[in-house]
Amino acid sequence: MSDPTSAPWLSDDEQRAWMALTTVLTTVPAAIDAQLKRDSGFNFFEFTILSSLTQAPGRALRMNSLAHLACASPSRLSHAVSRLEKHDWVTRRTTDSPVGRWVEAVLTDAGATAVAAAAPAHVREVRRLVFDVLTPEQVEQLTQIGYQLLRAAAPHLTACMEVPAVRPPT
Amino acid sequence: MSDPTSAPWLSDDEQRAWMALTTVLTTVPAAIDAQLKRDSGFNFFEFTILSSLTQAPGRALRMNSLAHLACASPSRLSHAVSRLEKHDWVTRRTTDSPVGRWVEAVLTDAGATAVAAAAPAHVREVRRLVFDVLTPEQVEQLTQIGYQLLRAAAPHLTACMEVPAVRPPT
DNA sequence: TTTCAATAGTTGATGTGGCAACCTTCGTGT
DNA sequence: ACACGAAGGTTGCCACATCAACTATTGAAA
Repeated sequence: MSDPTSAPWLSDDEQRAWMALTTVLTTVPAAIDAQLKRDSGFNFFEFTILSSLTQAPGRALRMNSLAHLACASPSRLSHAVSRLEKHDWVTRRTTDSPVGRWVEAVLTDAGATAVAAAAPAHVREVRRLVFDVLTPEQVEQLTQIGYQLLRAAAPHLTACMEVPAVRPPT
Repeated sequence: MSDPTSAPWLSDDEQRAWMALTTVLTTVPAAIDAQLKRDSGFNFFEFTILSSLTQAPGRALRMNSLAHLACASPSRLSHAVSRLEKHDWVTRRTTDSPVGRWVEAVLTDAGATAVAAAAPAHVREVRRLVFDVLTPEQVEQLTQIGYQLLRAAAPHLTACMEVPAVRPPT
């Protein structure tokens, strides 16, 4: 099928895999975002921010650390935190210290309540979309494939993989 | 780790897989879009439209068929075709016939030239990001996993999987 | 001290997608 | 003939992401 003399086109197997991947890339985030938005008022990215703050000591994190945890650009994070502030789920706090001055995002009580209320349905949706339809072997395969793709697409973001986004309440 | 008595939280293995999947969902489309936008001026969705028209008889397709091929909502397609029209890569044509009246998107010569010029670098990028880092077994696993996820997230879109988006020139 | 570069963070402009409302054009029933 | 509903398609408004430009602070070089 391919024409190796002109350019390295995709084989039929690769075509199928690429088709499957692109369609997943389109539909899965949309489904996850739709459920969260509908049931809780925030999207997956905002949920990740709130969730990260829940885990943090004092429910506060520097903008920079938060951006790394959420694999986001400073700009995207800033806009998102501004949105969350409008809903009183988060506040910004400027901290001065001997070693410098920085901005922290702080989870409010309302934010903590909202994210705790949102988590169960979110996890159910993740199960419904992903883990209910995959065997344990496929889950392991997906993890490996994900790591490989990530190393190629965003090697500097491998740090994101180390901290889980959702944790059961302790 | 999980607390089976309260809610079905994710296991550690599932946490890792979910983390890998969400990060892939964020980074891979961004990388693909960035390369196409930088080198050719259109994003992946627009490339898919142009590419579908390339394969079509007379380089024309009804808006509705095109939306199905590209797994897109009518609205998204209409917006995108309007953009492509601004660049003279596509034109709209209203066709009357005994059986009805409809709108077709038609690929212009400039559009055909642009998509042909864009394809090799795009395929190289897809290889770099995906197929160069996966074994043939993993490609097969990815296909199966993708089908499973798709059946759960968008069962009505399974039709999208049947026609490849990029084909070598005949 | 002045300057220069680097880091942290914000802002505004612009591009893109989703949703709901809307307009046509059919086909069907009365 | 008329009404009505369904399908195809577009549009306007809003939500969100990106990029580049900008501010402010720190630390080092001159």
